[in-house]
Amino acid sequence: MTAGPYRDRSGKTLADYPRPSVAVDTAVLTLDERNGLVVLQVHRENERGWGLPGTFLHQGERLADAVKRSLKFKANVDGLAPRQLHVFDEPGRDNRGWVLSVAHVDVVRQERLAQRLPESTRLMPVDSPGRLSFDHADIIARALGYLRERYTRSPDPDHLLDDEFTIRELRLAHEQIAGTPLQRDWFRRTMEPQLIPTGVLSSRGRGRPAELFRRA
Amino acid sequence: MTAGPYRDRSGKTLADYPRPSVAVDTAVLTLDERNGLVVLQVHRENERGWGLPGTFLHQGERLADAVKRSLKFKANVDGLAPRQLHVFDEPGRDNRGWVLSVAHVDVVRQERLAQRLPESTRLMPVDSPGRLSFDHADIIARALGYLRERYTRSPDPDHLLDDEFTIRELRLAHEQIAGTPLQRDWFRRTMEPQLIPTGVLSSRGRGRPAELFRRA
DNA sequence: GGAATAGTGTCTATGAGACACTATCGT
DNA sequence: ACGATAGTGTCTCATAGACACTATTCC
Repeated sequence: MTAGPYRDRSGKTLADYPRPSVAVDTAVLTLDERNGLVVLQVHRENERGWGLPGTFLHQGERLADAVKRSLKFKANVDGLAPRQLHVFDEPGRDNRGWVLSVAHVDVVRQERLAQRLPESTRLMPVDSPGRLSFDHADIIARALGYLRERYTRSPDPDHLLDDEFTIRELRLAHEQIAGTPLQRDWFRRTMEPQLIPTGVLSSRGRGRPAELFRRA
Repeated sequence: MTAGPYRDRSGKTLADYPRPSVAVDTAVLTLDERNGLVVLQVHRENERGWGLPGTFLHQGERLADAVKRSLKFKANVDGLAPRQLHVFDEPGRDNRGWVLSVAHVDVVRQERLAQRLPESTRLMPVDSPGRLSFDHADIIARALGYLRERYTRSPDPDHLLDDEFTIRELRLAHEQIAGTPLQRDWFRRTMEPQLIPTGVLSSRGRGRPAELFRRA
């Protein structure tokens, strides 16, 4: 198949070049009843305290697969759609050696995190994620930007809510993500064309019952 | 300083993990009188035809520095501000082995590319960049998206024009980047608040002389 | 004068914010 | 009746597109 190893113009093969370790780190975001938008953290055993879940890339593995593997292993989460955010490459960022980290983001319903280990994982509000390395705070900020952009126009694209919901429930979820209150009437007018009415009324709250909708 | 190599919970050191080669590839965009928005390509010696300039990461090197080094070496360009676009990680994307590539984008005045080697480099229109690997076409598309976003609101942020220019010259440059004609009156009204009038008139064209402006 | 371009006035359509009103529940 | 929420009408303001008009140059 191949006529010996590839050599470049200086006669070096691929193996002659130094190679960094490559890791993935992921900000898994979800909505919490009490704390709003929260980020999954894991206790890193031989290291300092809490951090975002991550792993080293295995031989020939896709980055997205490494993300899925690390989350499956650490929080028993599947059905993920990790998305790249940024490569962190400061030479001194990891005291174990030369490690590049490809930061990712993913968004899941909190139920999907139910199987996680309660002692070695925690969910922290994105506003006050605790003491983390500079990298990880930056990853959370980028993840938040991504999520806010994603939720500006489309009704709950990541299915944080059930299949059916009232417009109020939808707006409260979007407000948690935006971090600011959203206008009630404008929000309805923007989202309603992207929703399918079910004709069924919900009386989960106090006032007039609201119609349940599905995503279009 | 360090108490032996780091070991994780399975007793492995960093060196026990497989490491991919890491490369950077860069879409350098510039404006050409005749061909509009063009992308710098280099002839890759032992490989197939033309591609975007790139290099392998050196030991402990920052990604941005590798980009600068590759462009300095291949096109004698400096004063760059490379920006990460995406990591390409398909296992079979490079027939030399397991190579991750971190795609970057940069935008420079064509004068900055004047010193490049005429036989081993070329400038191709972004619309018809020639035969490139799938990766590189994707990089160009992402670079274009980045540049268009950058040029929607701000007058020539990458200084593709001189310090002083007429609003017509500015608009023609923005049209090359947008790929569509921009409305003359609306463009002026959007950009003029971000410009400083010089009071000097230019009679470079045919019609009524236009005022020269600077960026605010 | 005519072509070409600069610079400006104004009308319209759209999206987003603001406010207010009616409607329908639980208590 | 009252508080609370749902759903809707309408006014305003900013932005963007469209069109048209005057102004000033070169030929």
